[in-house]
Amino acid sequence: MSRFSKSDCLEDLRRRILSTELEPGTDLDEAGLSQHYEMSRTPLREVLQRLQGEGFVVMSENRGAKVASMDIAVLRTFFQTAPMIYANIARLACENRTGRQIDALKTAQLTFTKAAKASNAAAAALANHQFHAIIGEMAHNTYLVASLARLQIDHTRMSQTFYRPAAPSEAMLVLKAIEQHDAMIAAIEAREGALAIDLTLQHWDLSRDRMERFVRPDPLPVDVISFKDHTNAL
Amino acid sequence: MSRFSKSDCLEDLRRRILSTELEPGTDLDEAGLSQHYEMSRTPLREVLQRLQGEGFVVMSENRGAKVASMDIAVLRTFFQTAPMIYANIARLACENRTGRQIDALKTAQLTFTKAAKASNAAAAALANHQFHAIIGEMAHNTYLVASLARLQIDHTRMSQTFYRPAAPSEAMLVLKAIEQHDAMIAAIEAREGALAIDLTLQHWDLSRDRMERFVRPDPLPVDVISFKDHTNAL
DNA sequence: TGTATGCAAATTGTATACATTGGTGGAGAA
DNA sequence: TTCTCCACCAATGTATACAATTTGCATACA
Repeated sequence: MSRFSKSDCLEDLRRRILSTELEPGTDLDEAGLSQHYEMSRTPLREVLQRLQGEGFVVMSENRGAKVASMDIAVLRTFFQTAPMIYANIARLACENRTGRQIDALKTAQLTFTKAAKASNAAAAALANHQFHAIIGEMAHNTYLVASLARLQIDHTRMSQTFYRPAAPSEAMLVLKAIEQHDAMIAAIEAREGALAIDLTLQHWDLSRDRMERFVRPDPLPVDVISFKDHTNAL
Repeated sequence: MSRFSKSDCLEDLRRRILSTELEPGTDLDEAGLSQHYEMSRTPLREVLQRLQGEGFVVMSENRGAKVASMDIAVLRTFFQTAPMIYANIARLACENRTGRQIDALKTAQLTFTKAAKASNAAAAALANHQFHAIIGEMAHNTYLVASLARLQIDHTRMSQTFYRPAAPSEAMLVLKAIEQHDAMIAAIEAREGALAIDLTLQHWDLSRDRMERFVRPDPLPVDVISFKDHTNAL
Protein backbone atom coordinates (compact mmCIF):
# COMPACT_ATOMS: atom_id res chain seq x y z
CA MET A 1 0.00 0.00 0.00
CA SER A 2 2.38 2.70 1.18
CA ARG A 3 5.38 3.41 -1.00
CA PHE A 4 7.45 4.56 1.99
CA SER A 5 8.27 2.38 4.95
CA LYS A 6 8.48 3.97 8.36
CA SER A 7 12.28 3.91 8.37
CA ASP A 8 12.33 5.48 4.89
CA CYS A 9 10.15 8.24 6.20
CA LEU A 10 12.40 8.74 9.21
CA GLU A 11 15.51 8.92 7.08
CA ASP A 12 13.93 11.20 4.53
CA LEU A 13 12.76 13.66 7.15
CA ARG A 14 16.22 13.66 8.70
CA ARG A 15 17.72 14.37 5.30
CA ARG A 16 15.27 17.15 4.54
CA ILE A 17 15.93 18.80 7.88
CA LEU A 18 19.71 18.52 7.59
CA SER A 19 19.67 19.97 4.09
CA THR A 20 17.44 22.82 5.31
CA GLU A 21 14.94 21.87 2.63
CA LEU A 22 12.80 22.01 5.77
CA GLU A 23 14.04 25.20 7.37
CA PRO A 24 14.52 25.65 11.10
CA GLY A 25 11.21 26.54 12.71
CA THR A 26 9.05 25.12 9.92
CA ASP A 27 5.71 23.76 11.10
CA LEU A 28 5.32 20.08 10.33
CA ASP A 29 1.70 19.29 9.53
CA GLU A 30 0.80 15.71 10.36
CA ALA A 31 -1.95 15.41 7.78
CA GLY A 32 0.23 16.83 5.03
CA LEU A 33 3.22 14.64 5.85
CA SER A 34 1.14 11.49 6.18
CA GLN A 35 -0.25 12.18 2.73
CA HIS A 36 3.22 12.87 1.32
CA TYR A 37 4.67 9.63 2.69
CA GLU A 38 1.47 7.71 1.92
CA MET A 39 0.98 6.39 5.42
CA SER A 40 -1.59 7.08 8.08
CA ARG A 41 -1.05 9.60 10.84
CA THR A 42 -0.39 6.96 13.49
CA PRO A 43 3.02 5.76 12.28
CA LEU A 44 3.89 9.26 11.12
CA ARG A 45 3.35 10.63 14.60
CA GLU A 46 5.65 7.96 15.96
CA VAL A 47 8.31 9.06 13.50
CA LEU A 48 7.92 12.64 14.71
CA GLN A 49 8.19 11.56 18.35
CA ARG A 50 11.39 9.80 17.50
CA LEU A 51 12.79 12.79 15.61
CA GLN A 52 12.02 14.83 18.69
CA GLY A 53 14.08 12.41 20.76
CA GLU A 54 16.96 12.81 18.34
CA GLY A 55 16.74 16.61 18.47
CA PHE A 56 15.61 17.18 14.89
CA VAL A 57 12.19 18.53 15.84
CA VAL A 58 10.52 19.99 18.87
CA MET A 59 6.92 19.19 19.75
CA SER A 60 4.51 20.98 22.01
CA GLU A 61 1.22 19.70 23.31
CA ASN A 62 -1.71 20.30 20.97
CA ARG A 63 0.48 22.42 18.78
CA GLY A 64 2.29 19.91 16.66
CA ALA A 65 5.88 19.51 15.61
CA LYS A 66 8.34 22.09 14.33
CA VAL A 67 11.79 21.72 12.86
CA ALA A 68 14.29 22.52 15.64
CA SER A 69 15.24 26.18 15.44
CA MET A 70 18.74 27.62 15.48
CA ASP A 71 18.55 30.76 17.53
CA ILE A 72 21.50 32.80 18.65
CA ALA A 73 21.54 31.33 22.17
CA VAL A 74 21.91 27.83 20.80
CA LEU A 75 24.65 28.84 18.38
CA ARG A 76 26.69 30.27 21.23
CA THR A 77 26.70 26.97 23.04
CA PHE A 78 27.35 25.22 19.74
CA PHE A 79 30.67 26.98 19.18
CA GLN A 80 31.49 26.56 22.83
CA THR A 81 30.91 22.82 22.95
CA ALA A 82 31.75 21.39 19.56
CA PRO A 83 35.58 21.32 19.76
CA MET A 84 35.59 19.44 23.05
CA ILE A 85 33.17 16.81 21.85
CA TYR A 86 34.72 16.38 18.41
CA ALA A 87 38.22 16.09 19.90
CA ASN A 88 37.21 13.50 22.46
CA ILE A 89 35.28 11.54 19.87
CA ALA A 90 38.38 11.48 17.65
CA ARG A 91 40.57 10.22 20.46
CA LEU A 92 38.13 7.45 21.35
CA ALA A 93 37.72 6.54 17.71
CA CYS A 94 41.45 5.79 17.56
CA GLU A 95 41.13 3.46 20.53
CA ASN A 96 38.01 1.62 19.49
CA ARG A 97 37.70 1.67 15.70
CA THR A 98 37.34 -1.65 13.90
CA GLY A 99 38.67 -2.52 10.48
CA ARG A 100 35.19 -2.64 9.04
CA GLN A 101 34.53 0.87 10.30
CA ILE A 102 37.71 2.14 8.64
CA ASP A 103 36.37 0.76 5.36
CA ALA A 104 33.05 2.47 5.91
CA LEU A 105 34.86 5.73 6.65
CA LYS A 106 36.86 5.49 3.42
CA THR A 107 33.67 4.84 1.45
CA ALA A 108 32.01 7.86 3.05
CA GLN A 109 35.04 9.99 2.23
CA LEU A 110 34.82 8.91 -1.41
CA THR A 111 31.16 9.90 -1.56
CA PHE A 112 31.98 13.18 0.12
CA THR A 113 34.83 13.99 -2.23
CA LYS A 114 32.70 13.39 -5.32
CA ALA A 115 29.81 15.51 -4.09
CA ALA A 116 32.09 18.32 -2.92
CA LYS A 117 34.05 18.49 -6.16
CA ALA A 118 30.78 18.52 -8.10
CA SER A 119 29.67 21.45 -5.93
CA ASN A 120 26.57 19.51 -5.02
CA ALA A 121 26.08 21.37 -1.77
CA ALA A 122 23.30 19.33 -0.18
CA ALA A 123 24.92 16.02 -1.06
CA ALA A 124 28.33 17.19 0.17
CA ALA A 125 26.95 18.39 3.47
CA LEU A 126 25.12 15.10 4.02
CA ALA A 127 28.16 13.04 3.05
CA ASN A 128 30.25 15.09 5.46
CA HIS A 129 27.62 14.43 8.11
CA GLN A 130 27.86 10.72 7.43
CA PHE A 131 31.67 10.84 7.60
CA HIS A 132 31.69 12.34 11.05
CA ALA A 133 28.81 10.13 12.21
CA ILE A 134 30.96 7.10 11.42
CA ILE A 135 33.80 8.51 13.53
CA GLY A 136 31.17 8.85 16.24
CA GLU A 137 30.30 5.18 15.90
CA MET A 138 33.97 4.32 16.14
CA ALA A 139 34.23 6.13 19.47
CA HIS A 140 31.75 3.61 20.81
CA ASN A 141 30.54 5.88 23.58
CA THR A 142 26.77 6.29 23.76
CA TYR A 143 27.01 9.28 26.07
CA LEU A 144 29.27 11.40 23.89
CA VAL A 145 27.52 10.28 20.73
CA ALA A 146 24.29 11.72 22.10
CA SER A 147 26.01 15.12 22.22
CA LEU A 148 27.73 14.60 18.90
CA ALA A 149 24.49 13.75 17.11
CA ARG A 150 22.89 16.98 18.27
CA LEU A 151 25.96 19.02 17.39
CA GLN A 152 25.99 17.49 13.94
CA ILE A 153 22.41 18.46 13.26
CA ASP A 154 23.22 22.13 13.66
CA HIS A 155 26.67 21.80 12.12
CA THR A 156 25.32 20.24 8.95
CA ARG A 157 22.55 22.78 8.62
CA MET A 158 24.97 25.66 9.00
CA SER A 159 27.54 24.23 6.61
CA GLN A 160 25.09 24.10 3.71
CA THR A 161 26.64 27.29 2.32
CA PHE A 162 30.15 25.90 2.76
CA TYR A 163 29.86 23.73 -0.31
CA ARG A 164 28.44 26.40 -2.60
CA PRO A 165 31.72 28.07 -3.51
CA ALA A 166 31.05 31.71 -4.33
CA ALA A 167 34.70 32.44 -5.01
CA PRO A 168 37.81 30.45 -6.00
CA SER A 169 39.27 30.98 -2.52
CA GLU A 170 36.26 29.21 -1.07
CA ALA A 171 36.61 26.29 -3.43
CA MET A 172 40.12 25.91 -2.08
CA LEU A 173 38.77 25.58 1.44
CA VAL A 174 36.65 22.64 0.35
CA LEU A 175 39.72 20.97 -1.09
CA LYS A 176 41.50 21.55 2.19
CA ALA A 177 38.62 19.93 4.08
CA ILE A 178 38.93 16.89 1.83
CA GLU A 179 42.65 16.65 2.59
CA GLN A 180 41.98 16.94 6.30
CA HIS A 181 39.51 14.08 6.10
CA ASP A 182 42.14 11.90 4.46
CA ALA A 183 44.65 12.77 7.16
CA MET A 184 42.07 11.98 9.84
CA ILE A 185 41.38 8.57 8.32
CA ALA A 186 45.10 7.79 8.37
CA ALA A 187 45.47 8.93 11.98
CA ILE A 188 42.50 6.91 13.17
CA GLU A 189 43.63 3.85 11.26
CA ALA A 190 47.10 4.16 12.85
CA ARG A 191 45.47 4.76 16.23
CA GLU A 192 47.45 7.96 16.72
CA GLY A 193 45.16 9.69 19.19
CA ALA A 194 47.13 12.90 19.68
CA LEU A 195 47.43 13.41 15.94
CA ALA A 196 43.74 12.68 15.39
CA ILE A 197 42.79 15.29 17.98
CA ASP A 198 45.10 17.82 16.39
CA LEU A 199 43.70 17.22 12.91
CA THR A 200 40.17 17.33 14.24
CA LEU A 201 40.75 20.71 15.83
CA GLN A 202 42.29 22.05 12.62
CA HIS A 203 39.29 20.72 10.72
CA TRP A 204 37.03 22.40 13.23
CA ASP A 205 38.82 25.74 12.86
CA LEU A 206 38.34 25.64 9.11
CA SER A 207 34.68 24.86 9.51
CA ARG A 208 34.20 27.41 12.27
CA ASP A 209 35.64 30.32 10.30
CA ARG A 210 33.25 29.53 7.48
CA MET A 211 30.25 29.16 9.79
CA GLU A 212 30.99 32.28 11.76
CA ARG A 213 30.95 34.24 8.57
CA PHE A 214 27.60 32.64 7.80
CA VAL A 215 26.21 33.56 11.19
CA ARG A 216 27.79 37.00 11.24
CA PRO A 217 28.22 37.95 7.59
CA ASP A 218 30.29 40.90 6.42
CA PRO A 219 28.30 44.07 6.92
CA LEU A 220 26.80 45.70 3.88
CA PRO A 221 29.02 48.36 2.26
CA VAL A 222 28.63 51.50 4.28
CA ASP A 223 28.31 53.93 1.39
CA VAL A 224 25.22 52.18 0.11
CA ILE A 225 23.21 53.03 3.19
CA SER A 226 24.63 56.45 4.05
CA PHE A 227 22.48 58.69 1.94
CA LYS A 228 23.38 62.00 3.49
CA ASP A 229 20.28 63.57 1.99
CA HIS A 230 17.91 61.03 3.55
CA THR A 231 18.69 61.14 7.26
CA ASN A 232 15.04 60.49 8.07
CA ALA A 233 14.73 57.49 5.81
CA LEU A 234 16.11 55.27 8.57
CA MET B 1 -11.69 8.63 31.34
CA SER B 2 -8.06 7.69 31.92
CA ARG B 3 -6.66 8.32 35.36
CA PHE B 4 -3.16 8.95 33.98
CA SER B 5 -2.33 11.69 31.51
CA LYS B 6 0.32 11.04 28.93
CA SER B 7 2.89 13.11 30.79
CA ASP B 8 2.07 11.28 34.02
CA CYS B 9 2.72 8.02 32.25
CA LEU B 10 5.99 9.32 30.84
CA GLU B 11 7.17 10.49 34.24
CA ASP B 12 6.08 7.34 36.00
CA LEU B 13 7.88 5.10 33.55
CA ARG B 14 11.00 7.22 33.91
CA ARG B 15 10.74 6.88 37.67
CA ARG B 16 10.21 3.13 37.54
CA ILE B 17 13.18 2.65 35.25
CA LEU B 18 15.48 4.89 37.32
CA SER B 19 14.51 3.11 40.53
CA THR B 20 15.13 -0.25 38.80
CA GLU B 21 11.59 -1.26 39.72
CA LEU B 22 11.74 -2.01 36.00
CA GLU B 23 15.10 -3.72 35.74
CA PRO B 24 17.50 -3.23 32.84
CA GLY B 25 16.51 -5.48 29.97
CA THR B 26 12.89 -5.91 31.07
CA ASP B 27 10.44 -6.40 28.22
CA LEU B 28 7.81 -3.68 28.13
CA ASP B 29 4.51 -5.12 26.94
CA GLU B 30 2.35 -2.52 25.24
CA ALA B 31 -0.96 -4.16 26.08
CA GLY B 32 -0.03 -4.59 29.72
CA LEU B 33 1.26 -1.06 30.13
CA SER B 34 -1.72 0.50 28.35
CA GLN B 35 -3.99 -1.37 30.74
CA HIS B 36 -1.90 -0.32 33.76
CA TYR B 37 -2.00 3.36 32.80
CA GLU B 38 -5.60 3.13 31.62
CA MET B 39 -4.94 4.53 28.18
CA SER B 40 -5.03 3.01 24.74
CA ARG B 41 -1.97 1.66 23.02
CA THR B 42 -1.65 4.62 20.64
CA PRO B 43 -0.53 7.25 23.18
CA LEU B 44 1.39 4.63 25.12
CA ARG B 45 3.43 3.74 22.07
CA GLU B 46 4.24 7.41 21.62
CA VAL B 47 5.45 7.54 25.20
CA LEU B 48 7.72 4.57 24.52
CA GLN B 49 9.10 6.20 21.37
CA ARG B 50 9.91 9.23 23.40
CA LEU B 51 11.57 7.20 26.15
CA GLN B 52 13.65 5.60 23.46
CA GLY B 53 14.77 9.04 22.33
CA GLU B 54 15.77 9.86 25.89
CA GLY B 55 17.74 6.64 26.25
CA PHE B 56 15.51 4.96 28.84
CA VAL B 57 14.36 2.17 26.56
CA VAL B 58 15.47 0.53 23.34
CA MET B 59 13.01 -0.57 20.69
CA SER B 60 13.39 -2.98 17.82
CA GLU B 61 11.08 -3.50 14.91
CA ASN B 62 8.24 -5.93 15.57
CA ARG B 63 9.87 -6.87 18.83
CA GLY B 64 8.72 -4.17 21.19
CA ALA B 65 10.47 -2.07 23.79
CA LYS B 66 12.91 -3.10 26.49
CA VAL B 67 14.37 -1.16 29.39
CA ALA B 68 17.86 -0.04 28.37
CA SER B 69 20.39 -2.57 29.56
CA MET B 70 23.56 -1.87 31.48
CA ASP B 71 26.12 -4.25 30.12
CA ILE B 72 29.80 -4.20 30.90
CA ALA B 73 30.73 -2.37 27.68
CA VAL B 74 28.41 0.50 28.53
CA LEU B 75 29.67 0.73 32.10
CA ARG B 76 33.23 1.09 30.88
CA THR B 77 32.34 4.13 28.82
CA PHE B 78 30.23 5.40 31.69
CA PHE B 79 33.17 5.63 34.08
CA GLN B 80 35.29 6.99 31.27
CA THR B 81 32.96 9.80 30.31
CA ALA B 82 31.11 10.91 33.42
CA PRO B 83 33.79 13.04 35.10
CA MET B 84 34.39 15.13 32.00
CA ILE B 85 30.73 15.83 31.43
CA TYR B 86 29.89 16.48 35.07
CA ALA B 87 32.84 18.84 35.47
CA ASN B 88 32.01 20.83 32.36
CA ILE B 89 28.36 21.02 33.33
CA ALA B 90 29.37 22.37 36.75
CA ARG B 91 31.56 25.04 35.19
CA LEU B 92 28.84 26.16 32.81
CA ALA B 93 26.28 26.12 35.61
CA CYS B 94 28.37 28.73 37.45
CA GLU B 95 28.34 30.94 34.37
CA ASN B 96 24.70 30.63 33.44
CA ARG B 97 22.66 29.83 36.55
CA THR B 98 19.73 32.08 37.41
CA GLY B 99 18.50 32.96 40.88
CA ARG B 100 15.33 30.96 40.37
CA GLN B 101 17.41 27.90 39.52
CA ILE B 102 19.45 28.31 42.71
CA ASP B 103 16.19 28.23 44.63
CA ALA B 104 15.10 25.10 42.81
CA LEU B 105 18.45 23.51 43.57
CA LYS B 106 18.12 24.25 47.27
CA THR B 107 14.63 22.77 47.31
CA ALA B 108 15.90 19.63 45.59
CA GLN B 109 18.72 19.38 48.12
CA LEU B 110 16.20 19.56 50.96
CA THR B 111 14.16 16.75 49.45
CA PHE B 112 17.32 14.74 48.90
CA THR B 113 18.55 15.24 52.47
CA LYS B 114 15.27 14.10 53.98
CA ALA B 115 15.04 10.99 51.82
CA ALA B 116 18.69 10.08 52.37
CA LYS B 117 18.53 10.47 56.15
CA ALA B 118 15.35 8.38 56.21
CA SER B 119 17.24 5.70 54.27
CA ASN B 120 14.51 5.80 51.63
CA ALA B 121 16.78 4.50 48.90
CA ALA B 122 14.55 4.94 45.87
CA ALA B 123 13.45 8.43 46.89
CA ALA B 124 17.00 9.49 47.70
CA ALA B 125 18.33 8.27 44.38
CA LEU B 126 15.57 10.08 42.51
CA ALA B 127 16.07 13.28 44.50
CA ASN B 128 19.78 13.10 43.78
CA HIS B 129 18.91 12.63 40.13
CA GLN B 130 16.74 15.73 40.26
CA PHE B 131 19.50 17.71 42.00
CA HIS B 132 22.02 17.02 39.26
CA ALA B 133 19.43 17.49 36.53
CA ILE B 134 18.87 21.03 37.79
CA ILE B 135 22.60 21.72 37.59
CA GLY B 136 22.31 20.45 34.03
CA GLU B 137 19.56 22.96 33.31
CA MET B 138 21.74 25.70 34.77
CA ALA B 139 24.53 24.86 32.33
CA HIS B 140 22.13 25.82 29.55
CA ASN B 141 23.86 23.73 26.95
CA THR B 142 21.58 21.38 25.01
CA TYR B 143 24.47 19.39 23.61
CA LEU B 144 26.11 18.52 26.91
CA VAL B 145 22.76 18.01 28.60
CA ALA B 146 22.01 15.28 26.07
CA SER B 147 25.07 13.44 27.33
CA LEU B 148 24.35 14.26 30.94
CA ALA B 149 20.81 12.94 30.78
CA ARG B 150 22.02 9.59 29.50
CA LEU B 151 24.80 9.41 32.07
CA GLN B 152 22.31 10.16 34.81
CA ILE B 153 20.04 7.30 33.79
CA ASP B 154 22.79 4.77 34.41
CA HIS B 155 24.20 6.66 37.36
CA THR B 156 20.88 6.73 39.19
CA ARG B 157 20.21 3.08 38.48
CA MET B 158 23.60 2.06 39.80
CA SER B 159 23.41 4.25 42.89
CA GLN B 160 20.24 2.57 44.17
CA THR B 161 22.35 0.56 46.60
CA PHE B 162 24.23 3.64 47.75
CA TYR B 163 21.33 4.80 49.88
CA ARG B 164 20.69 1.48 51.58
CA PRO B 165 23.39 1.70 54.22
CA ALA B 166 24.50 -1.79 55.15
CA ALA B 167 27.08 -0.54 57.63
CA PRO B 168 27.63 2.64 59.70
CA SER B 169 30.64 3.54 57.53
CA GLU B 170 28.33 3.61 54.52
CA ALA B 171 25.83 5.84 56.26
CA MET B 172 28.68 8.29 56.77
CA LEU B 173 29.32 8.38 53.04
CA VAL B 174 25.74 9.48 52.49
CA LEU B 175 26.23 12.31 54.97
CA LYS B 176 29.38 13.30 53.11
CA ALA B 177 27.46 13.38 49.83
CA ILE B 178 24.92 15.71 51.42
CA GLU B 179 27.71 18.04 52.55
CA GLN B 180 29.23 18.02 49.10
CA HIS B 181 25.89 19.01 47.61
CA ASP B 182 25.72 21.98 49.98
CA ALA B 183 29.22 23.04 49.02
CA MET B 184 28.34 22.73 45.34
CA ILE B 185 25.29 24.92 45.77
CA ALA B 186 27.43 27.59 47.42
CA ALA B 187 30.09 27.42 44.69
CA ILE B 188 27.54 27.67 41.89
CA GLU B 189 25.72 30.51 43.61
CA ALA B 190 29.04 32.37 44.00
CA ARG B 191 29.91 31.53 40.39
CA GLU B 192 33.22 30.03 41.44
CA GLY B 193 33.81 27.77 38.47
CA ALA B 194 37.12 26.24 39.53
CA LEU B 195 35.76 25.39 42.95
CA ALA B 196 32.60 23.93 41.50
CA ILE B 197 34.61 21.66 39.22
CA ASP B 198 36.77 20.56 42.13
CA LEU B 199 33.78 19.75 44.31
CA THR B 200 32.07 17.96 41.45
CA LEU B 201 35.08 15.72 40.91
CA GLN B 202 35.28 14.95 44.63
CA HIS B 203 31.59 14.12 44.57
CA TRP B 204 32.19 11.91 41.59
CA ASP B 205 35.02 10.06 43.31
CA LEU B 206 32.80 9.30 46.27
CA SER B 207 30.06 8.02 44.02
CA ARG B 208 32.46 6.08 41.82
CA ASP B 209 34.04 4.13 44.67
CA ARG B 210 30.60 3.05 45.78
CA MET B 211 29.49 2.12 42.29
CA GLU B 212 32.62 0.22 41.44
CA ARG B 213 32.05 -1.93 44.48
CA PHE B 214 28.50 -2.50 43.22
CA VAL B 215 29.72 -3.49 39.78
CA ARG B 216 32.63 -5.57 41.08
CA PRO B 217 31.50 -6.73 44.54
CA ASP B 218 33.75 -8.46 47.04
CA PRO B 219 34.14 -12.12 46.04
CA LEU B 220 32.26 -14.72 48.03
CA PRO B 221 34.21 -16.25 50.96
CA VAL B 222 36.39 -18.98 49.53
CA ASP B 223 35.80 -21.59 52.20
CA VAL B 224 32.08 -21.72 51.52
CA ILE B 225 32.55 -23.13 48.05
CA SER B 226 35.62 -25.31 48.60
CA PHE B 227 34.06 -28.55 49.80
CA LYS B 228 37.03 -30.83 49.53
CA ASP B 229 34.79 -33.88 49.69
CA HIS B 230 32.55 -32.80 46.83
CA THR B 231 34.91 -32.01 43.94
CA ASN B 232 32.37 -33.36 41.43
CA ALA B 233 29.43 -31.38 42.82
CA LEU B 234 30.41 -28.33 40.74
C1' DT C 1 17.05 -38.29 19.68
C1' DG C 2 17.64 -34.36 16.83
C1' DT C 3 15.94 -31.44 13.34
C1' DA C 4 12.62 -29.48 10.19
C1' DT C 5 8.08 -27.74 9.12
C1' DG C 6 3.68 -25.86 9.66
C1' DC C 7 0.04 -24.24 12.47
C1' DA C 8 -1.71 -21.36 16.36
C1' DA C 9 -1.37 -17.81 19.70
C1' DA C 10 0.35 -13.61 21.11
C1' DT C 11 2.27 -9.26 20.08
C1' DT C 12 3.34 -5.45 17.31
C1' DG C 13 2.10 -2.24 13.33
C1' DT C 14 -1.45 0.48 10.76
C1' DA C 15 -5.76 2.64 9.42
C1' DT C 16 -9.75 5.05 10.47
C1' DA C 17 -13.27 7.10 13.16
C1' DC C 18 -14.15 10.04 16.82
C1' DA C 19 -12.97 13.46 20.76
C1' DT C 20 -10.71 17.46 22.16
C1' DT C 21 -8.13 21.54 21.86
C1' DG C 22 -6.55 26.11 19.98
C1' DG C 23 -7.02 29.62 16.79
C1' DT C 24 -9.73 32.70 13.90
C1' DG C 25 -13.21 35.50 12.16
C1' DG C 26 -17.46 37.70 12.54
C1' DA C 27 -21.30 39.73 15.17
C1' DG C 28 -22.67 42.78 18.66
C1' DA C 29 -21.91 46.26 22.28
C1' DA C 30 -19.23 50.15 24.23
C1' DT D 1 -14.01 52.21 15.35
C1' DT D 2 -12.49 48.97 18.65
C1' DC D 3 -12.99 45.59 22.02
C1' DT D 4 -15.13 41.31 23.62
C1' DC D 5 -17.35 37.17 23.17
C1' DC D 6 -18.89 33.20 20.89
C1' DA D 7 -19.24 29.95 17.29
C1' DC D 8 -16.97 27.46 13.95
C1' DC D 9 -13.08 25.27 11.78
C1' DA D 10 -8.77 23.21 11.38
C1' DA D 11 -5.45 20.44 13.56
C1' DT D 12 -3.90 17.46 17.22
C1' DG D 13 -4.96 13.56 20.60
C1' DT D 14 -7.16 9.01 21.54
C1' DA D 15 -9.65 4.69 20.99
C1' DT D 16 -10.62 0.66 18.56
C1' DA D 17 -10.68 -2.55 14.88
C1' DC D 18 -7.97 -4.97 11.79
C1' DA D 19 -3.54 -6.52 9.39
C1' DA D 20 1.04 -8.40 9.58
C1' DT D 21 4.77 -10.34 11.89
C1' DT D 22 7.01 -13.12 15.32
C1' DT D 23 7.37 -16.84 18.47
C1' DG D 24 6.37 -21.09 20.58
C1' DC D 25 4.72 -25.59 20.20
C1' DA D 26 3.37 -29.76 18.22
C1' DT D 27 4.00 -33.09 14.93
C1' DA D 28 6.39 -35.65 11.43
C1' DC D 29 10.41 -37.40 9.55
C1' DA D 30 15.39 -38.61 9.26
